[in-house]
Amino acid sequence: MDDIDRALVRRLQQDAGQSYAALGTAVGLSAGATHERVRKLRERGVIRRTTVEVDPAAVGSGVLAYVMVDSNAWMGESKEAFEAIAEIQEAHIIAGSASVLVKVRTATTEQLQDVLRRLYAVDGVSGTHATVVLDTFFERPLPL
Amino acid sequence: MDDIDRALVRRLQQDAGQSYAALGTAVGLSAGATHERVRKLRERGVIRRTTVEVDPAAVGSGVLAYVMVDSNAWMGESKEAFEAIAEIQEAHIIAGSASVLVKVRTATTEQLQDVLRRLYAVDGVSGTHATVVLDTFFERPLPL
DNA sequence: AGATCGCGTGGATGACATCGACCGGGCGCT
DNA sequence: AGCGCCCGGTCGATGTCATCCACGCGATCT
Repeated sequence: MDDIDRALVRRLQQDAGQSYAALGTAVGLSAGATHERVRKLRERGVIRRTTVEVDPAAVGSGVLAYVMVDSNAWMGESKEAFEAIAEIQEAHIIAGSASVLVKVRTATTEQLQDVLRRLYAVDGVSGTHATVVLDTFFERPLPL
Repeated sequence: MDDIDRALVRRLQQDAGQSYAALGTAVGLSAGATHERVRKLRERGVIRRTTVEVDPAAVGSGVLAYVMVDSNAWMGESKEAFEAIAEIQEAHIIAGSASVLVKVRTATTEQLQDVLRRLYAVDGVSGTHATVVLDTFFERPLPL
């Protein structure tokens, strides 16, 4: 993981569709060597996958909210229960009073309410506190 | 934006590297037609860009925290101030008592503390409340 | 009915990923 | 120090793929 690897990852984050030749020129390597480096980055798990970034509003998920989930039991084994709710984009165990923090995207606030209802139905959940996002300044890739 | 478009986006989210031929076979189209559909999805902004998903821990951002930022002024014009802090991955205006919610990734908790210090230095910021993530259940693409 | 347009197919072509042969410099071993 | 090994690079060949074009079909509007 040297400077060249970091430069490659940074450029791939911006555009994963460019040719290995272009990528190689940018970092001062041949296409073959570039290909080999990127292959190893994938192999090591530094690059998890190549994907497309989608506009949430364009696919019917214009409402974004973060929900603090309070519980009266250990939630460490409840991964599947949260995964089963399709509208949940992220779920994290957190330090502090609530025990789980989830990121939810829905089309409408009515659907958000329905997600909260389903969250209450999860074993051990004793309460929720939803924070609705009014405007997103930015969402950007990891710094390197 | 019909069922085929949704299927294309879903498959591209999982693997943006596959060939248009494979993609086309999966949805029942020729490579040419598939290419044209994806081109239009990009043009319309449904697909914002193609990128790689990176393991945060592998690039020195093993600590994740969400920070509620309280303020005593209107924060709607402070986008640049938050953008200037590289460790901030997302920044949102929120409804509720705090006025901005940011997602922060750092290598260590010391660096997290430094980010909080820099947040205090932003005009109008009157307080912060950081929630440290202990374990991430999952982070996944948008549902379709 | 006829013209038009959006959306598809199939084939040609040039670019690109991918692989293999080869090379050189750093490093440990004797 | 000299030797050999291995990692990581260049270069060139080859098959696959993206990309473009000519054309066909059906729905819509006049």
